[in-house]
Amino acid sequence: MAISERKKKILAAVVDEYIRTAEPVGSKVIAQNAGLGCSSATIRNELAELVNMGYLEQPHTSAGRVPTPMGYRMYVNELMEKQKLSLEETEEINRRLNTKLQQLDDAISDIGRLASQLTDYPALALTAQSTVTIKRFDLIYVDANTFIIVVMLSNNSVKNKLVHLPISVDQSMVQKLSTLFNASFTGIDDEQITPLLISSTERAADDTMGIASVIAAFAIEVLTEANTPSAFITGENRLLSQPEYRDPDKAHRLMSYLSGGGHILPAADSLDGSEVRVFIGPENVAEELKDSSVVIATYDAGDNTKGLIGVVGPTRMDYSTVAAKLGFLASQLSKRLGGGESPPEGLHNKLIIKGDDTNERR
Amino acid sequence: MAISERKKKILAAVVDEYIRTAEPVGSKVIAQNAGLGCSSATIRNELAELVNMGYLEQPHTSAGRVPTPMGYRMYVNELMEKQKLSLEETEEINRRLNTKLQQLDDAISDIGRLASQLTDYPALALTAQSTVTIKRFDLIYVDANTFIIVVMLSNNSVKNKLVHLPISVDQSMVQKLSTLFNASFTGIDDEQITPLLISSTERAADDTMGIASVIAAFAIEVLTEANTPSAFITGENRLLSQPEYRDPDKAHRLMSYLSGGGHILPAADSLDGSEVRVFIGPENVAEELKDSSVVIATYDAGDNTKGLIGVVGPTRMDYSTVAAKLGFLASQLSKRLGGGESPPEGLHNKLIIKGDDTNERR
DNA sequence: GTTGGCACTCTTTGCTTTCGAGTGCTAATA
DNA sequence: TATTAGCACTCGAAAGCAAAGAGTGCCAAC
Repeated sequence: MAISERKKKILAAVVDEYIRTAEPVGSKVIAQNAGLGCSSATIRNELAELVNMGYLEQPHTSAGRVPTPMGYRMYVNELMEKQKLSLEETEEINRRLNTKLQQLDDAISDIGRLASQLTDYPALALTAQSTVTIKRFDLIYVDANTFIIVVMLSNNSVKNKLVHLPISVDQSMVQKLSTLFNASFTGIDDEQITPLLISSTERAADDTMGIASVIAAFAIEVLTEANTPSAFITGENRLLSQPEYRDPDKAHRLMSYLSGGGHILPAADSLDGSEVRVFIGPENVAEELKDSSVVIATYDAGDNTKGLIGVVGPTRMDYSTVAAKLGFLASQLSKRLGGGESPPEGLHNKLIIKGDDTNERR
Repeated sequence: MAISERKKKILAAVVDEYIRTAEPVGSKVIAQNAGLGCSSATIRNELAELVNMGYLEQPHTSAGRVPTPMGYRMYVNELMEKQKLSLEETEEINRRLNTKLQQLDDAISDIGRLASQLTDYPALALTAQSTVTIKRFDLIYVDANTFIIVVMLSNNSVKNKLVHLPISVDQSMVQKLSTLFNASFTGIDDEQITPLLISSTERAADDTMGIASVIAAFAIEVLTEANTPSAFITGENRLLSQPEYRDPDKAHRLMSYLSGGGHILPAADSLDGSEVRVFIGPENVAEELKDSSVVIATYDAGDNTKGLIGVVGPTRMDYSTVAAKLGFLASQLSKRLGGGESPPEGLHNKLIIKGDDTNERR
């Protein structure tokens, strides 16, 4: 059975109203607000059919209607008006992105925080699996017992480590190792760092003290970390302001799940399109999210790396606003991070700095 | 009026029981459990006096007794038996510290996470203001438009930044700047990096393109960040499992306050003694904490840097266990970070690595 | 197809009653 | 003098109940 235009309008009105008030919506308010010239009795007939069709449901026989996940799905796909952000809003986001990105290159946790603040829902930020390689290797000799490893990755982030040795190493050895590593450890991924490669490097450097293996271990660590999806959740506490999580047990369950980290990754395997995606209630694979909704947007962080930002909330989520904000945020991130060569806005009056003094955590 | 031995025992029994059950404690259970051979009527008389003295209170005329903050204070100061951690517990903590510290040098957020997991309360971790200076400066030439700044700090952490220039710089210039900065920007704090110093460095390097000021800006940024107290909160959601935060509004208020970050810093100005400190309910300066308790322990992170770990919970907190765990955790951290030269346990069979590939976030 | 009207349903709210845990007090006891 | 048994009393929590109200479903009329 096809859904008539009027039914669509009514359904949209129900969803809008329910999103606003969190109360089951009665026929009367729709008759008044939706502005289609018919009485509440007519609306009642239509509502009854919408219930039959599975778009709405009643908490109990004599209450207003509440959208089902299927109703929300219809709303998201066809009915909701695509929100346009106001100029102030886009400027606000850009302004805050500037201050963030100026300092941090891959500050995904800060991006999550921003998303959470913008939408007032808990937000998650994660990076997808990617194939980062080492672009450049440097060892800095500090003193006879100390040197610094500096590794520049293909995604232009730089990692370092201070190594303190219980033995003495002279500067020429450090120099030699630096050259050797730069020659044989660049452009490869972590799987290609084999014991064989390490031992041959050791031999080439006359390294009898296992220094090369320490450096190699760091290389593996850095590559593994850069290639491992990492997830952050921020603003879990915002859940508590939503009436559907007034039950502390329910809230606790979901929050524990969220702080657990990357469990949402199952949703991330389909990180392709750049549009905003919505997962409504039971559409989520994770059991804990079956009665919540997730909105995600992906961005291109350059060098084959995809990033994802998303927010979690009740199925009665303000999809329209959230989708608009996340979409804009993601597009801005793509523009700033993805292009690679194009300088981020707001910095062109100064030397361009692509900074990285921070590694994300797990 | 002095408090008799028996009153102390009774008070201790009330607090213990209340901590366990979260229910007002009646005279009967004390008579049975506390094991001092007297009847419930005697207990009742004593309880009435304890109420008069301010150690206990009654939610209503005909309910059991609940400790007042003053009662908890007495309990913490004199009555509670100092918990000794079991061997398994200390080993568990050490084991987890090993895996943390192996990877991260100043991973205060991970330490907070650990504290939260150990105690099952929200935890905060922060570093105090300290005076870190730059120990060493290196510039790595990457290509004509790119170089890396590597800064080693007096606390042995290393920070870096990739700088991408819209203009060409040749290797000798980078080299020259590196030497100059190493000579004049080390051993000073951020206040001493004056425009005068920058411009004189610029002149000395024949730098007409403002590269020196970019480098100096990074130096200031790094020093400022290293010297600024930073705070992390983890495990806020654990609040929700405590009955006193079943009211979502109350929980939300406290959690928002906590996620706000370093507001707890007022408590941190007294970072002196290394013992464990307890702030009970109204003893907290922050309004939002007036009916919660905070237990903190400080550790010495070396190079004049003090760190702090703490947990937040209801006044009905398991002070004994929490204090024991935090105290042990802090002492282990002091041992591992503070000594500076003494190698962390569990690594002595390998080359000693003092790693830092991560900067904490704000 | 639409609408007004009306009986019906089911939750919410407020009130009253009951129940029970725990107290405070008094008088008896060691 | 300190302790104890006993008992009346208090007060909150839980249960039961009635009234109110929102909203529906359906029917007859338009």
